[in-house]
Amino acid sequence: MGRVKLKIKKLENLNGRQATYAKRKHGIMKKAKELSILCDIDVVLLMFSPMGRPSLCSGKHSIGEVIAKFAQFTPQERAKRKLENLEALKKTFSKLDHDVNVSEFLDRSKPTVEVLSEKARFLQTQLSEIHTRLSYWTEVEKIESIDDLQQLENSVRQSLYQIRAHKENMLQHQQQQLMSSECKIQNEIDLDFGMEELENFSWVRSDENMNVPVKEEDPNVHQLHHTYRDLTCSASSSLGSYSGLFGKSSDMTAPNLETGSIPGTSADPNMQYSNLSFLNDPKLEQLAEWNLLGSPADYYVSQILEASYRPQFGGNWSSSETLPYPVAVFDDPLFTRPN
Amino acid sequence: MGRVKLKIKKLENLNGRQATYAKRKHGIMKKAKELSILCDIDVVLLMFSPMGRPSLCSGKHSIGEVIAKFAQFTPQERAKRKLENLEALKKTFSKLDHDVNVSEFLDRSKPTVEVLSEKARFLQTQLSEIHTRLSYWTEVEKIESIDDLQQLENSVRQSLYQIRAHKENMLQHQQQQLMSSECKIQNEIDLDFGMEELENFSWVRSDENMNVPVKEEDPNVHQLHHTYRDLTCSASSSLGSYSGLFGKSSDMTAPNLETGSIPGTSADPNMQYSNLSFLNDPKLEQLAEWNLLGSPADYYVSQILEASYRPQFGGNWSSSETLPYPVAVFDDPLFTRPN
DNA sequence: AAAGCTATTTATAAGCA
DNA sequence: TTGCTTATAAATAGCTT
Repeated sequence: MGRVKLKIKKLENLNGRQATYAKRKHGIMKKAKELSILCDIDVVLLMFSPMGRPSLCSGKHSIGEVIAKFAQFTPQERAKRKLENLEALKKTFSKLDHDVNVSEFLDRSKPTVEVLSEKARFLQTQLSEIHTRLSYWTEVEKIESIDDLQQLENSVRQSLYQIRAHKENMLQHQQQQLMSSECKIQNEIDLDFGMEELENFSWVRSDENMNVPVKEEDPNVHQLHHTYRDLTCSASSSLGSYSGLFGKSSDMTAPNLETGSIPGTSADPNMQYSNLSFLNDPKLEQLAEWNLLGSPADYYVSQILEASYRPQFGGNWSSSETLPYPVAVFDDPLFTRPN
Repeated sequence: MGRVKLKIKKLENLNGRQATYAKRKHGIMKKAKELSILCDIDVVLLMFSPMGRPSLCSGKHSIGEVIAKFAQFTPQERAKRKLENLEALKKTFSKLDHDVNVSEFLDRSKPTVEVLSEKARFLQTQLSEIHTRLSYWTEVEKIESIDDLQQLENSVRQSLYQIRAHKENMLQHQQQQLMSSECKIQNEIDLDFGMEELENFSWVRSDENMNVPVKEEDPNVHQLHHTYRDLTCSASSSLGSYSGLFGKSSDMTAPNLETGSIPGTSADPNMQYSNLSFLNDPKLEQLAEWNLLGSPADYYVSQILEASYRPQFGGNWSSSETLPYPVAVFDDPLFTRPN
């Protein structure tokens, strides 16, 4: 639906993806809600924007409940059978009484729980630490010790120098290359690559870790550039959302870094830390309340996934329609943009 | 879309619901897939037919991964608390004996290999990604794009400005407070200070949501401040590395949330920038190892979801279109009809 | 229930404000 | 940017088979 028929394949332009996402997200969420209401069923629609901002739409029951319900469908039969088989195996082995330490062998399949628990705990700790530390980059204003601020300042200044130095270095290097290239061109007439346009190229690192020169005008540049940025800075232009993630969350120990960007790398530096108004967002209080009221199912899912979602009564939707039940929507506009 | 405009409210006729469900399910699943592909994002769409038959559509990553990712947006703190309450919950459930299969529920409540594996894998992924991204901070020289360098520089410069601004601000504020306190001591006898003086106080929101002016010297300040911060920022992390990492700053009024140190804020100035070396922590290497040992996650769905989705290269969908990744679809025909 | 068939309503890709 | 508008593609309600 649209002026032209769209091919269903990845939109190579990030802006295009975002624009399309915005529109289609609206559409599909609406559909999900409608379906949920019309058919009186559970629906969960969870998606992440190209920038990593999550949106959730669930009707009738919370996502936790729904997921749990879905989980019930997946018979643990197999797990149970496995366990049963394990017991049988144990017996068999016991009877045969191999020289192998059977119990150990058998146990080895299970002890993983402990090991994994430990591992998971460790990983989680790591993540938490990193997140927490990084949060200082996005929320400088939270630092209340002047000493620490001073240190941070020094540190950042140092970094700045380093970056500058590296940049200068590279520029210089580039220049040299340029000159040598020109020399070559002069001397090797055959190679009319037009290297003199070198300065019009941006150097983009490919996945193969090779430097690939691309002309700025090349339509692929942006794609590559984005790819690169996704790999490294991870869409730094979304820092707003990044800092938003950190900030907003009252309940966010582990903000989604994955979609974040390098702290401090904001497209709009001025807005970087200014979107803290979320703290006064009434929605948060509501959320806090709800959180306290978590249902057993939520609870269960949370326990497993360390998850929690942010239920919310569906905005203009519910206001414009009479809903038989609240439609939970997680779609925080605060994540959208810094301004 | 249809002969008539349909009111979005529960269809009272079961057949109608089922018919509508069938049609709309198709539509929304298609949309979900399209969105996932077009925007190259994670999407999970889970729904239950009026008869209770589940359908799942997820793109790019498995539902487990996506849910886990979403879960990352939430504090583990709450999860922990919930875990503590789990025991009580168990009892409650046991007593009430809901129609829910309690034993299964309880079974699931204790971590299993599957769950933990999923979780661990996810966490590892998170850490790896973070590590990768952050490595560019610790290894500026690895950045080979001048553009990116420039942006980074700008960003860092901005951060520097902000840090300075914040510092100045704090210093100024501190000064003011100091002076005002002295003033106040002088005039302390009349308590009817004008409102204009209030700005000399720290406004701290109490639990009652009232603004309470408190002197900086007031021993209650810190407590109240903490309360405030807890209310708004919701201290989440319970990591104890804070004091250790910050070492010298003993009078930090930061609550748990601020646990951890500011990257780059090292006690040793020489280590400042490289202080980001927390990323080079040997522990991380361990993680890297684990990563290598991790089993392919793509077709694994944690026990959370009991893994009965069916990853498939979306039927005619994928045959007619070139998909960048498989679109997992769970749409079990076995559930179609009970009879 | 599962397929097709339109007449309609919706969703949305581009364009434009 | 951030939206509106509009022409067009899609989805689908009510039927029929």
